[in-house]
Amino acid sequence: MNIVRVALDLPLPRLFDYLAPGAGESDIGRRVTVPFGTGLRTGVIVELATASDQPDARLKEVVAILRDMPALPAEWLALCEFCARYYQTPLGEVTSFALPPMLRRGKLPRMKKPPASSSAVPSPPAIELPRLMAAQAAAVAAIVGQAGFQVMLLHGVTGSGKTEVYLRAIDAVLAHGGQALMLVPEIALTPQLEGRVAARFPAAHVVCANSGMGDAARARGFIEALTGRAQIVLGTRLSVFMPLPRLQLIVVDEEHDASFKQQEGLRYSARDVAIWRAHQLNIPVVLGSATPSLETFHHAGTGRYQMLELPERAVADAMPVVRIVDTRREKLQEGLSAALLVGLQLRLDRGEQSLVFLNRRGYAPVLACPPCGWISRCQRCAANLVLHLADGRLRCHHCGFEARVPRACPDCGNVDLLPFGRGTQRLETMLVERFPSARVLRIDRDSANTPKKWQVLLAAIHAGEADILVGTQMLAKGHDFPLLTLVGAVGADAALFAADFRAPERLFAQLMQVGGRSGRADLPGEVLIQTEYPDHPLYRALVDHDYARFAQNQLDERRIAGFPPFSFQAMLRAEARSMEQALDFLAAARKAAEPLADGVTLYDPVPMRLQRLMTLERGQLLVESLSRPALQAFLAAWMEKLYAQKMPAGLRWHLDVDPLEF
DNA sequence: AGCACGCCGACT
DNA sequence: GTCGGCGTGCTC
Repeated sequence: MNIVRVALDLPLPRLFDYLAPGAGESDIGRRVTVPFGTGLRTGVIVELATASDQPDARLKEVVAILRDMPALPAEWLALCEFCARYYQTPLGEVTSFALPPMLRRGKLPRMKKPPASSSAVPSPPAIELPRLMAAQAAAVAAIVGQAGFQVMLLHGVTGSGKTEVYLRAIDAVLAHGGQALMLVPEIALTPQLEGRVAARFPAAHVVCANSGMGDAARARGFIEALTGRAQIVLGTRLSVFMPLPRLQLIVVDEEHDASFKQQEGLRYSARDVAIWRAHQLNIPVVLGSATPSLETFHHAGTGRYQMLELPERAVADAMPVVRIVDTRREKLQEGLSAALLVGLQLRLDRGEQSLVFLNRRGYAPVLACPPCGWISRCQRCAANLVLHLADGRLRCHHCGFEARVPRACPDCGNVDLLPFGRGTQRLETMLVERFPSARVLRIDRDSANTPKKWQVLLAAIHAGEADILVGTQMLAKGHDFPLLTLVGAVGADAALFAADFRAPERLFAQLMQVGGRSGRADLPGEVLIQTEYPDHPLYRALVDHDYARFAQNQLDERRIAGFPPFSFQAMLRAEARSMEQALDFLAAARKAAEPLADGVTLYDPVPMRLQRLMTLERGQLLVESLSRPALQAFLAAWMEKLYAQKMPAGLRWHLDVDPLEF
């Protein structure tokens, strides 16, 4: 009997068998339309079989095997199978996620005619290549000369020329007729890089992949990758699933960036999947960053990863001078120190740009009525409503709830409501009053909420049409601002003692990144960090531009605390109408786990930090092990048990392997 | 996840 | 007397 085993997009951890009289080996990896329940569905054939464990009478026949595009290669299926296993997600959900929506639905995009030149060997670039510094040349040589699997950490500050190293390595891959995959974080920056790659390889076929693209374009890119026509794939995390039959090199730029980890659905880390894929194909993978994740840095330290250092800025720019402003003794003016105000005035006088960095949007984080104690709270979440004075509204930054700013206290009628704390809008207002002649520009998710608005703001900054920028982390990533010579960081301390053990790592990366925006050869940059903890090792390391010292410091702390990378974690989360229900489920799950937990520690179920989101109460249960295989074996057995249980109505749960957020 | 079947309240 | 609420149960 000819039977195909099909992965269908269902939250069920098993395959479905169908009769397929005409099916052969060449149909493994093909999409197939099958009858399911009352309707039809499209899935992927992952195996052939001659017998099923289902009674024959239950087997239905496939409707159609879709042979209109090449079958997905075995490597691609193996990649999906790995993700299904590792992240404890049904295979059908993984294959479905890994396919562009159009192909998932069983359709095909209209393909464009390939340009005549595409089959030609990439011609030598017409543009003159920048000269490499010695360290860059050494890095390129190491990557190009690498035969077989190796993770390489390309460690270099902003401006040290990491991108040029990637491009040279990709060039070598193209010269050998291979394909290269380059992953970049999820930022508005992608088009810029696309431009640079396209300009560098005018004869090469470059395909982009990010979730913002149209259905047809995404499906086309996928097929071009699959057929081998695409030579370079450039995209965000989801492009790690592109089928690439001649893949020879993977680059993960800004590998520390949290956007490589998906926070819903298939909770995968594109960086980790990229490493697995490189191992599978026995090819090198390059992780680039100025502030590598501590996991990566640790492995580079032990020699498991190869460290490639770019110690200097390739362009002749000096590193910005970082200074700590001790605010303990000082009465701040609307949150700004005298030193920062003087610095701003100086840049104004010189016609240079400044940036005040505050990672909190809105006017004030909360509106309060001091006499009666009322504060603006979200009805649906365990969070405050943020005051947005610009449009007179209170907003929940978690669920999007909005309300008008009340004229008086809803509880006691008092009309003197007070905003507490400070956001970018408030800083902007203050700076406009304080520096009436300055052109102040605020850049955050409110002022740059569309790509168009963001482009307009960027253009204004580049044209020198702004003197003082006020912005959140949006401004920290990517772009160079040639006129910028001063960066002031405000309110950074909050992250210093946060509950999340990764908060310092993120803060360091963020401050390093935002500092990197300032300064050029002829206009040296300065970074002022306002803090009440001027002697904190994190800030001292920033002053010395000493990432390695900071990282070592953090790694020592984590080793003592038994945190990653010295342990491996998974988080079971549950949400329900009541916290009791959520915690009860987690407690039951823990009880079910105990007989399976060999070499694994299960902690107590606790409410999540944001306890309630969108009226759902949320709890979590942390699982930890010193051994990844032990954790994996445990999770597999545990999930089998949980999937078999029927859930109380209204309760939803998921597992997050290698969670980034706590 | 869908989508059925299956038993209890307010409407032509 | 019917339309429809969403509770549980299955999908090869």
